[in-house]
Amino acid sequence: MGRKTWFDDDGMKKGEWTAEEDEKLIAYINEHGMCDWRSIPKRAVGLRRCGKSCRLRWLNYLRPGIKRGKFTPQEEEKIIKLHAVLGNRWASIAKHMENRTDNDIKNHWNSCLKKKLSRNGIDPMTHEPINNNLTVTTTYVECGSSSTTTGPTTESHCSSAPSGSACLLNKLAAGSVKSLRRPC
DNA sequence: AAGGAGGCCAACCGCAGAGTC
DNA sequence: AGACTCTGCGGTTGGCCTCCT
Repeated sequence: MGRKTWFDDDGMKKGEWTAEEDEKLIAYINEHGMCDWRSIPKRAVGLRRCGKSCRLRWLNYLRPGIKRGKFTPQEEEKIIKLHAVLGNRWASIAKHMENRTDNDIKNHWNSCLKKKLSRNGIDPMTHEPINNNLTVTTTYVECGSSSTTTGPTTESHCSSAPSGSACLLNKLAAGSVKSLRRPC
């Protein structure tokens, strides 16, 4: 898979990453840490990639502990619940998902979950029934398992979130928890 | 078996926010 | 205070894969 390889005006390589480039990036980050992405093309010998591209590759693919592959029904349900609270804030949602990247979650939402909710008569953006009833009956059917939550539309979806996350979700929804830029 | 359609996923682009000068 | 730089995020695209006809 991946895109064709090409070079931009600054001579930076674009497109699919090779195993060799991956190794160079991993070696560089192991040695210097994740500081100053912009300087990577200058300091990492033989890696002609812009800092942005390096960061994306590291965070979405090379970072240790990343979970790849199919989403479990539990994960899908959690994403739906988090999305109901946080909206399209994929980075925030990813922080509550174990070892899943925002890109992964976003891709799965756009390609799969959104359609499933629509098929079940749920507006994927508002998480309310498309027929606009006062009572929400949401049935998540995925990979042989299902769960149903029923309640008035005015009630926060946090109430049905797994124990422990509801409080944080409420804080996030209220904006009291802010993502902070990590110092180098 | 072949071709088309849709699914899936890696990667790019543009913008917004935070930090620095 | 304002301009500039850098990073992070969300939206979108491109291309391979898989399934269906």
